[in-house]
Amino acid sequence: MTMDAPAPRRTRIQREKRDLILEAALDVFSTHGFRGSTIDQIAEAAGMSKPNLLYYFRRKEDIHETLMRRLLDTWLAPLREIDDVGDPVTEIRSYIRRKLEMARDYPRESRLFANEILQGAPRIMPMLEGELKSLVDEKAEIIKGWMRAGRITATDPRHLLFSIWATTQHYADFDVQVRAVLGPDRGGDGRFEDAARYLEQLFLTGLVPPR
Amino acid sequence: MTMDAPAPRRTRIQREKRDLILEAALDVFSTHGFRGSTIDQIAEAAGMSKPNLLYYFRRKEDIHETLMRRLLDTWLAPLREIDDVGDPVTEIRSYIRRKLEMARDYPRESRLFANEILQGAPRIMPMLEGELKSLVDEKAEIIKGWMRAGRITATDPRHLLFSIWATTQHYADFDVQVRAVLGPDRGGDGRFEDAARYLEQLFLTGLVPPR
DNA sequence: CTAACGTTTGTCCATCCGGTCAAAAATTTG
DNA sequence: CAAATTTTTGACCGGATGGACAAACGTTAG
Repeated sequence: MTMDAPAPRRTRIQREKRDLILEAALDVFSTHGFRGSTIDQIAEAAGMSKPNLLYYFRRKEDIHETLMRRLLDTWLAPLREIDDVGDPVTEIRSYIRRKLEMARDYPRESRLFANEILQGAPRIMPMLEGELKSLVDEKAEIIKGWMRAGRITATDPRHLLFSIWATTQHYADFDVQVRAVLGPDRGGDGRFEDAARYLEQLFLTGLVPPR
Repeated sequence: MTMDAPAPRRTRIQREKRDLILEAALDVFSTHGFRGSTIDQIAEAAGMSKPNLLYYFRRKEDIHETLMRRLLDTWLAPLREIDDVGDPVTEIRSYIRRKLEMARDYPRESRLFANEILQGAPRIMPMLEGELKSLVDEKAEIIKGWMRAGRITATDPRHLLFSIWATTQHYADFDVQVRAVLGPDRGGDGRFEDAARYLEQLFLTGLVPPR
């Protein structure tokens, strides 16, 4: 078991400022990518000077790394909740809904993650092959069980998960394209309600009406 | 109607070298994004010096713009082929196939596009709101027709297109994640065959077995 | 109050990067 | 062949960027 670094004791100001910086960095990194973002940009977004920021995080990469570590935890939470006990259809339906809500409520996190993966995941590859893979393996086994029991159609559970990730995160990652295609927003989050309705139909019954 | 610039006449060497540069730039831009890529990197990948490269493209942005313009054409080709005359289910099924083949055969193009959209589409917004939107509007109308005629289940045709884009491009854009989750490749493009089978099932019949 | 510690800032540096330029080398044209 | 034109290169420039540092300023505990 790899040891975590001992939790550093931090002053009140340190906790506050570090959070402030991470919040600002999430904004900047998620829209410009790691290399496209400058420390100055992040510092300005956080309302402080560059040397001041560097007092809290010694290197640009440290900010990114901290952000990534926090991200992966919250990002995988919905998947962790998938459970063997409930009704399979209900479980899948609510997983889709939770993922779609995350795309709606945390689009920056989604884009930050997408940016990292797109560029070959240079900084989080180990987490993908470790944490993510074993979680997926575990949940795929559950889904496989449902399929064997004939409670849902038999297919590849991993590709099923991919398609849920892809369709839901699409609304965060490709937001500008979605907006461009759909045209001016009707108020509220109508876009997301439409998406929720559509995706439920797609995943449950597909496009060919039963005859 | 906006006028296109008159087609510049180019020497043989110019055509060859420009192609060479664009090919190299596709590699570099698609893995590092625009800001993350340097002219030096592209020049080296193209096997020439930086000033030499700048003789063919005066600015870094010119390379990117040329790449983008070419990209969008090939990228939308499968959508253009969707046709009113055939069987709806066949049309949709082969659209998914074609898109998946593009993700397999042109992953760099997919990632280049994804990078651009992720960052807010600063350079191709007009094309999204113009060319893309009107093409989608046109095809959505066709699909809507199929739905009205009861030939496929009634849903939102635009979200249907989104979900096809998302699921297919996922295999190019999130390739490293897909690989990490699926584990070591069994030879050939088994991954893509599995994906094709899965997606066909998803889009046609969904996950709940008819009872 | 004051010493110790934590925070902030201005200044500075080395490197990288997009791009220029003039001159050399290669190629094409007459 | 030689002149004209195109291609290639080395050297250079200015600005941006990641980061170092010491000095100044605040805060807190004894």
